[in-house]
Amino acid sequence: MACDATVLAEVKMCSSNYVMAVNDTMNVISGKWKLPIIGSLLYGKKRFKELERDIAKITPRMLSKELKDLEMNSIVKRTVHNTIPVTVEYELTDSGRRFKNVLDVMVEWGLEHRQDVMSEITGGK
Amino acid sequence: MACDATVLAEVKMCSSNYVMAVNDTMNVISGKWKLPIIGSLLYGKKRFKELERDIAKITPRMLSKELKDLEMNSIVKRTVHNTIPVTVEYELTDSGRRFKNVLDVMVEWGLEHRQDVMSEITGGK
DNA sequence: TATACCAGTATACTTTAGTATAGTAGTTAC
DNA sequence: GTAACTACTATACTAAAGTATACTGGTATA
Repeated sequence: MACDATVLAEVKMCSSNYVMAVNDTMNVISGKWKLPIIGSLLYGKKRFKELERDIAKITPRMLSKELKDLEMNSIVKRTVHNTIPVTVEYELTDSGRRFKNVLDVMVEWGLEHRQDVMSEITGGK
Repeated sequence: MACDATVLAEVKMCSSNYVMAVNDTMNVISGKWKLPIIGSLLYGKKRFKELERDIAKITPRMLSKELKDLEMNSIVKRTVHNTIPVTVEYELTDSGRRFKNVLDVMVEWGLEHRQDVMSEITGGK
């Protein structure tokens, strides 16, 4: 089979490709604020100021920068409306919405892991 | 229902808890080298030098630091063997092995996302 | 005319993450 | 005795990420 993965099942057998694909995903969501932003946008379209209010302690500089990153990576779509004054709406792309699958298993693993660590400490067999 | 999540399904309904659990997961795997280390250990126990050889360009300083982090977070178990000279083995804990579920969906999403972006560029409908 | 909202940008700074390079203590092989 | 292996640690540095603070240009409201 070697390492010429073309099918998902095969990729998963191949260490280097596996790590590469995961790193791809990691790069897209790297940084302190990308997940909060995606999390917020999962609940629907938002405007810049709405996101700023939604996400505690984020500065407009970081919000602007992270939104640009997410837009470049086709996770978020930016739409400017010809209203007065202009309003700008951010929403998830298909890929962005599909990322919820990743978040779901992250939540699951996170919770299970916490339980694991807790039961180790309390000695609960 | 408010925000007093006790069941997974309920947590997923609650934005702030959702984000918190995901951040937990992110913190555990943050950094440039944790995923390569976990990826390598998914293929079985490894000694320090084996990991160092396995993971291209990692320095012993970073490997040591990241292994300590992973150990503290109960992702990796460190065992010292009374051989001469001493050998030290690193292996994944149950939690660590269960993390493969997360990696799997990351690989899946990463590949799908790449296809998405590609088909956008080439204009394939 | 002053204040406030929107969607950001600019500049300077601090903090964190990662790298480079060398060295430790113990053991074995030549 | 010197070179090499194991499992690291120490020191000093660079680079990347994030923060703080202020400001822009346009519009609307009191």
